[in-house]
Amino acid sequence: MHAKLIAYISQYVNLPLTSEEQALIVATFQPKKLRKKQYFLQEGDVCKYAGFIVKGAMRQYSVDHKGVEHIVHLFVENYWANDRESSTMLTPSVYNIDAWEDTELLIITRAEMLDLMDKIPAMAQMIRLMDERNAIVNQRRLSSTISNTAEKRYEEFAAHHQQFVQRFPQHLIASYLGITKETLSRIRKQGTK
Amino acid sequence: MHAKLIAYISQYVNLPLTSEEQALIVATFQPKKLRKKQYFLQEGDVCKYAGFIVKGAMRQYSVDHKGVEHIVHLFVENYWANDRESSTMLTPSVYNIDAWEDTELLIITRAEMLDLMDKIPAMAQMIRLMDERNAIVNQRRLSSTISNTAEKRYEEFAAHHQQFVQRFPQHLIASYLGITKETLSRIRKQGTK
DNA sequence: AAAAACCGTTGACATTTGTCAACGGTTTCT
DNA sequence: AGAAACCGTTGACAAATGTCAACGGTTTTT
Repeated sequence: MHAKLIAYISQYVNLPLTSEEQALIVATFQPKKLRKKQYFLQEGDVCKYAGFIVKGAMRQYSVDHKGVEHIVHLFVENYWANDRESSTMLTPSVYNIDAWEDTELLIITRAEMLDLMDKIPAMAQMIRLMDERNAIVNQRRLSSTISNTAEKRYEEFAAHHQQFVQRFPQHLIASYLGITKETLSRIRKQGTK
Repeated sequence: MHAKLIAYISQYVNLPLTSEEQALIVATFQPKKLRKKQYFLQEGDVCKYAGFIVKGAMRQYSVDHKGVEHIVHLFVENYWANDRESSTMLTPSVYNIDAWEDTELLIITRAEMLDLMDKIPAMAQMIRLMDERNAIVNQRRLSSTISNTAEKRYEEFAAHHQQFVQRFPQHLIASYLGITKETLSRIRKQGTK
């Protein structure tokens, strides 16, 4: 089960992992299974774990005062589920994270992660690279959200996130894009003409 | 001129800077002055420098196919102007960064920064903390953009970024929020009633 | 001092997007 | 097998936001 994580790290970094390092990683990350709809993080709780998704699909969302869900992230295999603000500031999260499909995770606390980064150079490097890539992706998404129409945003999203379109229902994609499911349905209808 | 940068770093980090480290920082960061409207980065160029703003105000924006500018970031004193995607991937930037007021910067290349992070632990720590804080801020902004109406977004923005509201004209604030200047004007009018 | 550029506002109108209700076809649960 | 929940679509209408043109008051440039 940890093989996918090892592969993920190795592919991210040019430094190879020694077998001691691999053993330490295996010992630190705890396997966890979530059934569909089960919470990984619930609004109001502090996010204690980051989870590497070995198999499955998850979503992160807030719920507004009307009870409407707003999807802020979608995750599939090889993604990390985590509320950074909550886990680094130790504040109650405003988000929920739950399993959209039955999901297998490898979880780790922040303290454990800091420890691993200390002991395993490749891990520290991976985190740095991940953060960097993440910052770039967020910048692009933000830029697209304020600059483009809903239609253009969907086109871009579909082009770059084919697997999400196939894997999550449309109303989640719509919410992720900041529009309603009805609007997305109409956009798609137009687009095919 | 470098005093503000030293103070900025010290305030960010608990490790104090030795005088050798301070000297190295002073020797590495180059002062640069920009007149109002002058470019710091132009679309199509690779972003070679990150700039710490000692005095002044800047903006980062893209220009769409109709020639409309979309503000993605506003900067004032103690902010860093930089296109991360371009400077880390060495790709041509899709953004422009220019001075909104006459501005004094301390600039540094990516290579120099990596070198400083290597030699000065406090610098490495500061960058890590900055990245972390940055990721959180971006997450919040994204979340607000997809979840809230324009009115709510403006209220939140005004509450948390008073100095921007005072310093930049409304049409830039509007663009930053992803709306037109006319819409912002009407929102503000309503809000005061 | 004159001209030009910039800025915020307003009105009239067009476009986009949201809301609400209903439907039929799934899939899931019992 | 039957009931319930889920999902995407559609229509009618409402609300939010954009577009375009114009204005007067600034500030900046010449």
